[in-house]
Amino acid sequence: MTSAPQRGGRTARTAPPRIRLVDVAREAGLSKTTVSAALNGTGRLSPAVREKARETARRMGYRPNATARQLRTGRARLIGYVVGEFAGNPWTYLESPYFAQLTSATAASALRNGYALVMLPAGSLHSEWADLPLEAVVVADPVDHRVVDDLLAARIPVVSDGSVDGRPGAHWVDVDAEEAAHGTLEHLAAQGARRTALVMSGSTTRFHREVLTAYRDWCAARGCTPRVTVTDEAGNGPAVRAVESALTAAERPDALFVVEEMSPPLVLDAARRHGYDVPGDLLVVCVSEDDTAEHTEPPISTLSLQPREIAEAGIELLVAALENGEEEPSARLVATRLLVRESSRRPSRGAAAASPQAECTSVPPT
Amino acid sequence: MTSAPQRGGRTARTAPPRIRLVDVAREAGLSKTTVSAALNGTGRLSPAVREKARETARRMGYRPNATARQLRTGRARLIGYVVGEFAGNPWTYLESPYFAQLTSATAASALRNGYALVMLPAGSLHSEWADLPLEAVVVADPVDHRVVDDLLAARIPVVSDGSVDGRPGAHWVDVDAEEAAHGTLEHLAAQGARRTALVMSGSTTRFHREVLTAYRDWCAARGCTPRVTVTDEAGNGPAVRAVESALTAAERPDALFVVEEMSPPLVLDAARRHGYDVPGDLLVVCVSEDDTAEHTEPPISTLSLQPREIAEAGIELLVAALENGEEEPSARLVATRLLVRESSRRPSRGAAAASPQAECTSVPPT
DNA sequence: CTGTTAGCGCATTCAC
DNA sequence: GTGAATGCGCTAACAG
Repeated sequence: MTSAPQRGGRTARTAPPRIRLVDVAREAGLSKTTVSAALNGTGRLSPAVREKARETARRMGYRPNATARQLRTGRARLIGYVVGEFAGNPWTYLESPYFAQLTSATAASALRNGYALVMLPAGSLHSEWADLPLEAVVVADPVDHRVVDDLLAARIPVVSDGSVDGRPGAHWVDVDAEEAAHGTLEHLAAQGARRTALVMSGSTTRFHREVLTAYRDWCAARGCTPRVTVTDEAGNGPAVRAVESALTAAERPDALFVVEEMSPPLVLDAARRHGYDVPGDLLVVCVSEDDTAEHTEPPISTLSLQPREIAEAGIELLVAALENGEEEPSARLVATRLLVRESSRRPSRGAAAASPQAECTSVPPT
Repeated sequence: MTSAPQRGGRTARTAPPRIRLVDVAREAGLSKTTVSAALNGTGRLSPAVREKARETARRMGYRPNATARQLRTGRARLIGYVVGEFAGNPWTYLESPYFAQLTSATAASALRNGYALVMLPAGSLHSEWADLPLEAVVVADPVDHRVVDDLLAARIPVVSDGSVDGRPGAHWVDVDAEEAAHGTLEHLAAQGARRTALVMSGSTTRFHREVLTAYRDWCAARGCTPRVTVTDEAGNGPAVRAVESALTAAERPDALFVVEEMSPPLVLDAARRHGYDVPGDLLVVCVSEDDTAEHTEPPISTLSLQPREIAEAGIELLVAALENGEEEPSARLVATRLLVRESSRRPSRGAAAASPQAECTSVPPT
């Protein structure tokens, strides 16, 4: 005999044991097989029988046991989602619009493909949630790669960002950082900027590193001196101070490229406090997904990292790997999108400059 | 014979079949039972045998099958999380700091209790994700209650907000809206406000309704006329317009209580555009979890709805229901927290007014 | 067209 | 101290 966690569950007393397939079958005077086939729409059954089975199941309040079905079919249709933690606080990153959008889009894409997304804490190793039947895992922006390696060792398909390139079994999706930086700097230059300063997060993300390199190269190519301010910490507070520090440099910048998750209105406030007129004597572009940028006065140009595209591509890769048995790691580069608004448009020397509607321009792919 | 989804899964070709318990047992020259006991630390085994089993398992790269374990133990340790959608776009709410914090805190609390959180789309009925072995579901801010009813009909424990009160099996956690409104209005009055205007989301959340009622009552009790502006739509754009509309009323308000998810800096910007000095001739308090409020000039007072506390309480209730077999729905009221900053402090008529550190005051419980 | 049967992989009682 | 047998609930071969 088995100890069978007293059928149906939790409470020993009140809870009526959960209806099983066999109960329905007995009640309907049919066999398990028939009822199963009727409910799943498989097999060739007479309409009458099928209806009888369905009706009985409905009447008895039958709900199939998901776990048993999973065991039988060998598929759990569960995808894990790991997002970095900050200051020991799991999922703090969710509060940034970028990660919020990445997360919701990942969940939505997964669901569209028939998978559910499970939220997992970064920092912990795979072994800590090893009793979840995950078929694959999305690791957003891995700070250290032990999680990824741990997962790969367990032969669980992983999709992450470009930093996992080269690891067998690791798929990745990333944005084209160099193109993004180049496009933005060109845009600012075209609008008359001659002293574009870069305000950067101190984090070691691949994206940030690549933007920094691209900026330096760009400056070198044009023979201008790089002006870089790096924040010492994450958060709006340090970011504001970094912006202020950039704005009070000996040689005042005439454009600001903010590559840091910070609230766009705060950039504008800082500029005002230091006597800048935007876009009169300071052009501004922020890397941000925050829609407040549209509602400031003037509206702020942003460079979108396209989290929704990234999410979608990531899930696509994973699903392909899962369902077509792809073993080869695949990779995808997503183009960023520069949304040009008033903050980075040279004040019109003439009438209303460009088309009044055109508030948005894409960085063309290479 | 059975079709047993060709053991180990995905690829027919390359993928080596996954190692099972029985494989380890055979390899180690032991029985399944012994290996199982060794790995789970149960039973009384000789250290030598235990170590041998463990070593073999490690060497062979054995990973227990989570689904089989779930079926056997009858527990999946999975909690669903449903968050409202906006404009047909699932999880858009995640972008608000309130929901971002609620979500991350829910996931964290669940994990701390040994459960993983599964992201579910609102709008869809339970039947659409019925193949997930969910033990319970958190329904954040349900717009329509069909999801909740559907879940309850399936006898799945649910925790939600106060609007589900009275439904058998539905637990709830909510914030004390009336106390919050009262406390804030009193605070503003104490700082000299005589014409406090309310800017409100048009959504039909219980919280919003209750704040509105409390505001009206408060006005009635003090014999002043209510000034309410309701936004027609969600989002920062409509919210800014609502604030502007409140600010340009015939009789200009001397305080603003913004009960709407909007970016605090935008409120300040709007006030400035309309010639207000904050806090000189306009005191401002926003209901918000957004930390940008601390970094404006002046910093903005906020009323926090304490999403982290709410999340924690919700998971606690669910876990209690799951593990102690609680059938009776439980409920919990969480106190809000008023963080008083410069935007709602009457400019000091004397030296630096209160203690310079005291930027935060709690609304005392009733 | 329907019912009988055999596992999916694991944990667990019960004899040895 | 160890191993053989049993069943969690379901699906899919197979035989009737």
